Amino acid sequence: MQQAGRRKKQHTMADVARAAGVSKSTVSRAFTQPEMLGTETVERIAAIAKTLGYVPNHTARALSTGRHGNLALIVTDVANPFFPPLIRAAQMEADGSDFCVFLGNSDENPRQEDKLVDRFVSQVEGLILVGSRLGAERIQHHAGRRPLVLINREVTGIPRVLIDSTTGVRQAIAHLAALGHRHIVYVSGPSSSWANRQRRNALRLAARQHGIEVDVLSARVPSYESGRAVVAELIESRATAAVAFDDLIAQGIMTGMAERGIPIPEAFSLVGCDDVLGAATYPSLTTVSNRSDEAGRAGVTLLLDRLSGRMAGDTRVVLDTHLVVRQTTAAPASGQRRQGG
Amino acid sequence: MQQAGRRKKQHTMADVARAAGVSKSTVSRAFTQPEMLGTETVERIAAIAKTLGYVPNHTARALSTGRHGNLALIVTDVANPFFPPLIRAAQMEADGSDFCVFLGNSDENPRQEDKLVDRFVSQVEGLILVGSRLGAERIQHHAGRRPLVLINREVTGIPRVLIDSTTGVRQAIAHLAALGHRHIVYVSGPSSSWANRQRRNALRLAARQHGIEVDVLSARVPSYESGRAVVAELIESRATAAVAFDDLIAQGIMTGMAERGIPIPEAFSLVGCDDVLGAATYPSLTTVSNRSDEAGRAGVTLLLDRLSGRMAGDTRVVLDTHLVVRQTTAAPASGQRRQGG
DNA sequence: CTATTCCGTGCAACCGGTTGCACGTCAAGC
DNA sequence: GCTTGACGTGCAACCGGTTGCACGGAATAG
Repeated sequence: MQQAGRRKKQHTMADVARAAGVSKSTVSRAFTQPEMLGTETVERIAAIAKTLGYVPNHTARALSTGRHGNLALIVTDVANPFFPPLIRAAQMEADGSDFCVFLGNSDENPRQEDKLVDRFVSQVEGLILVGSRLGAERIQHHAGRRPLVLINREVTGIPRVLIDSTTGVRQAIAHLAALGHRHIVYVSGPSSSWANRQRRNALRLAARQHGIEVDVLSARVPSYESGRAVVAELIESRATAAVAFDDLIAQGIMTGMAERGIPIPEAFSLVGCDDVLGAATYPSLTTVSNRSDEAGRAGVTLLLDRLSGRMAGDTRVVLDTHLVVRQTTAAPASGQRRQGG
Repeated sequence: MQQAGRRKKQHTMADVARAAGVSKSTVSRAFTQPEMLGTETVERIAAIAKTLGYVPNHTARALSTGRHGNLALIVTDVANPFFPPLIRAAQMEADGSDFCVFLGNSDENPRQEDKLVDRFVSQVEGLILVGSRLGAERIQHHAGRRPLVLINREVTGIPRVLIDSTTGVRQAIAHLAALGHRHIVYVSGPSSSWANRQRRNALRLAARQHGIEVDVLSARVPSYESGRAVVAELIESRATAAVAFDDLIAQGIMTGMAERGIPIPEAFSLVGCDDVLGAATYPSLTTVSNRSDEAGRAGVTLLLDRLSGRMAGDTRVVLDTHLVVRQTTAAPASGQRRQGG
């Protein structure tokens, strides 16, 4: 019946108990509440467990305590460079509290996301949803089953971590204004994205305050290709600078400009968002930091606090952002701009 | 706080059984072996379970069957762009078989990797180690506890998936040779990396066959910065082209060259490895594909096959690679000056 | 019409820990 | 010397499913 037989012979608590001449309970307590037992008993059991190579069974423990020491992290797209730092930070933070993390990739698909939650929910103590595409009522529902934390998604009553691009975008506009730009373009990302709405609004507001004219162009999806595709329109707009929804789009724009012989930043200034490329473009990209790693860390902390009952109610952590000035912004060419050939 | 209070009230099999007027066993079988029950019984139970919002408890099931439906994926660095596609593919492949994946990030640290394995091992059916930094004996040891699959790591007797850069590197050399290069540099990655050794050796061999002289420079770590840092030496070498251990290094080199006003590919040709940047550099990078997504998929498949007893012994899956020619390679400048048309 | 299968279902014993409660012992308190 | 309490340990009932086996009734065979 059981194949590959010899591998499975893990020792159980009963084995240790027998070998030590005590009961299961004592062995159990030797591991979980040693202060409750006689010192030498604990030591003896520990020694025997070690020789036997006994390791407590996580699953059994989880079943009786309801505490798995696991949490689920569900993201929309692992391959989007925004996420890896977040995932990494979350994983390490969890690890520091002896938690294991389940990773789910919803592929931007709400149904898939729902399915993942269902699959995970019974083996984790809590969930973190990053940029969830789920409707508010589904999120509420899931939150009713397990402690739930959101990152970059706003649902009242659910603890959440928000990366506030507003501050960074405002700085970007101030920066462009100071350089002398009067007409810029916002290259927008997915309309269903909370971050996109936030950035667009912040940008419009700040631009108005600085007396800068704003056009909005839409890159259908946040990718290098769509950034490159939007360049023609960008040039047509006769703006002198652009702020892109994210760095990927910005990178595409850089290529598109380079292909047309339009030098950045001399003839056109460009600001990205998210700072996922580090300085790894040439010229290096001026961008708004995203602090996604901190968001990941904060998400885990929030969840863990929640689990230990240290925190209740409607927590809302906001991480502000700031502009990282690198080399893609400069004063606009005086009066005229080059025509693409 | 009604919501918080009611949270743990997950329905159990007993609830469903009571509501349906049957026994637990019947409910259990309705989910796991429906063909054993009357059709209308199954339907009725399914309907009731649905209204109640019942979801089987994964942990309890795992305890009695010994089958958790989980697997662990341990990588050295989530943030390295090589991994996300692999992780994504693995996750989706696992998902197709109703498996959940634990993600571990060892941060290039063998001790951390060991620790992760220990933490995961009792709650997964099998493990996948990608580019493991563990010694062979540790790997053997872990493989003795649970089915284990390696990706890009060679340990005899352990099933493994290897991305064979040899084919792609050979094509790269042939390509450079055809363009007329006679002296190139290999910019090496981490010396403990299996992939690095493989690439270096393949390159040397192929170069010899084409009568090309090879220097080796070392970028300490595979990153943009270390690529940029190696440029000075690169120029000093007076080689006309370079093959970098990975795309990140190559990207750094591009920047370093650009900063010195050396145009690529006119004055210097460059080939990356891994194809993690897509075409997202300017000029777009000629590189050796890595197929990391396929490796992830293959790893999961291998493990799952293993678990179902469909496969035994010393499996070794090799994925070959190929050169993707883009825009960073051209004929070397003749003498000191560029050659027109 | 009785004997024999077969089928659908229930019973109860697991899986491997945890934990409330009870019990026995030994020492301090009166 | 007897009571009391603290302390160390064992008993047994969970946690929420799975599964071998038994059982009753209907269908089929004789």
